[in-house]
Amino acid sequence: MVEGDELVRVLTALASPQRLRMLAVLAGGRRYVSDLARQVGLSRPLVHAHLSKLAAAGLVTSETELSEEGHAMRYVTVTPFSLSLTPEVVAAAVATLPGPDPRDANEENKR
Amino acid sequence: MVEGDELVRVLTALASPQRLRMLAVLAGGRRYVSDLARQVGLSRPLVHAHLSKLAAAGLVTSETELSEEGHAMRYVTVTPFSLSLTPEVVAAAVATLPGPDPRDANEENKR
DNA sequence: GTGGTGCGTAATAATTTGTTTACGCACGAC
DNA sequence: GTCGTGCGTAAACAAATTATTACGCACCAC
Repeated sequence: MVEGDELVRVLTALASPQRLRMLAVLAGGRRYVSDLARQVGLSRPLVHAHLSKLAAAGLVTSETELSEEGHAMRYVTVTPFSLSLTPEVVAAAVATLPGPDPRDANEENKR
Repeated sequence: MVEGDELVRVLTALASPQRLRMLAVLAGGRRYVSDLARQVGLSRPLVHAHLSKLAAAGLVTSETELSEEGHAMRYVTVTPFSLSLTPEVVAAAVATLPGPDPRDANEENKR
């Protein structure tokens, strides 16, 4: 079972066409940041910001390597994930969310 | 297979703790709008706005009924959904997204 | 009439997210 | 030295989302 805050993080990370595009590119194999930026047509700082969200959600990882030319290249890799969502899963995850508890309503409104 | 824009709509709708809470409440059975608002502790217009997003994503439906007291009651029901997400599913959905196509990078960057 | 319940919508404000520009570092090739 | 490649970050700005307040409609009970 997934924790509520983790679920929110993952869903939020995925709820962006730009980030989905980035994941799609990376699903075909790891890329270094500048290449990824060129691929998806975004500026480097923007890719940086998006990657930060994907990483925080655990959807990508990155490692820095030295290229033959002496460049510090930051390679980004998709972390394999499998997320199954149903209303029941949502309800269970929400139960672990910090914050306001649902208020008990009387049962007579339930039909 | 899910269409890209539909996926974005669903993920965006779910990427909100408030809306997840609403879904969790509704997963336990349908509620009318004011009751739902009280349950999640939000103002009615706000619930309205959130419901609009959930409905646009096909995650809830609503119907208006007349109560015994003559009130027009708007009942909201969760639409059963099952969403399975993996990097491959994302990539396939992204391929159907309108907008900038991924640019072909030469293969030499791929290691 | 007042007060309670329900409903939808508009306008406005506040907050969050997204994006660009700019700065500066590194290395190697010329 | 300049120019090309790579990198991270900050600041400023724009856009989008979220939330509140207000308005007005309906019905019923008293």
